[in-house]
Amino acid sequence: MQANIQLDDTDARILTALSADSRRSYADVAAEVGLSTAAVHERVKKMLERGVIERFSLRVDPERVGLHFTAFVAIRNDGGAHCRDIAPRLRELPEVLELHSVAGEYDFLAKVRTTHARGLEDVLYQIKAIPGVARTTSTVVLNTEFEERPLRWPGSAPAA
Amino acid sequence: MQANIQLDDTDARILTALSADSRRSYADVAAEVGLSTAAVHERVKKMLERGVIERFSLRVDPERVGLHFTAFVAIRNDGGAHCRDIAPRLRELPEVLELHSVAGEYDFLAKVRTTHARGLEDVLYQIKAIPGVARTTSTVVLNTEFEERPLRWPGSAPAA
DNA sequence: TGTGAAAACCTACTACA
DNA sequence: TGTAGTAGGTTTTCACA
Repeated sequence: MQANIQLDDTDARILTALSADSRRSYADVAAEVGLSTAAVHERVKKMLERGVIERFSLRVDPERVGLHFTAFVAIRNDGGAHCRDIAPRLRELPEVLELHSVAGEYDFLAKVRTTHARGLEDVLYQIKAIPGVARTTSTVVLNTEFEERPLRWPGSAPAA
Repeated sequence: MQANIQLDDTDARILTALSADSRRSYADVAAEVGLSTAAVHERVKKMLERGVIERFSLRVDPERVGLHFTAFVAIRNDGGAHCRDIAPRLRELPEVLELHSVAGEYDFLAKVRTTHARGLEDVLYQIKAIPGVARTTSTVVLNTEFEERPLRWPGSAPAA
């Protein structure tokens, strides 16, 4: 809930550089942003402490590990006492990669990935078995055009 | 379109380790998976070559950089000649973080992030100005429960 | 916040099973 | 694919501006 109060242009450039390749050496990044290695190190450390950088990660191609099927599942709850418990239960399902509570006709929107269409059926059975889940509607993804883009925010530089 | 034919359990454990912290040293990962540093290096190199690992990246907390508003925008095209050109145009908008072509009532589903609700209005104007876009429906995210989980696939180990 | 310098550590390669 | 060895690069921590 904190804004980018203490993120200057240099921080933004470091984030841009490391978003594209987080294993780049700080020496290399330092040369690009015009700072010493130690200074880049210090800034990264502070961004980790402040939670701006959540973690260093890597992007795996879902197709190459056999996850050929993607769907968005909208979930409606029944308005009963179990509503608060639905999200934790959905977190237990590894196929649910992403979960948002949303406004509108449905209460949650989940991104689900499985090896094939048949796998979604299994996941839907599990979701429907969660107490408080009233109904679901699935939207099948035909093709993912792009995903997990490096973030851009007011004040951040476009990726080179 | 290639499956996980050549991904064994050791590869999976290396991916799990580096998903949680991609700047961990290969020496450290090697100790964890019970291999030499050089062997881990070789395996990572091959996974990069095969495209299993797309890139080393980092996860920035959207809230901490001022992106307080998220919505999913469903987009319908008009069935005309411009339909093929819509995705590239959407890619030009930095607020569109993710784009999927989908089956059903709408043709695309986009994840959009802006600093505040007002920002979505601007993005919607830009989307509606794209030739071939017939209409949009937005679903406002109230809270992101979780996102960008490390992938799990049949044969991969659960994160420790 | 920044810098340069230095010790500890890691990477990335080669030779070889 | 794997291991060990190693030269050269990188990280991380200083004292200090």
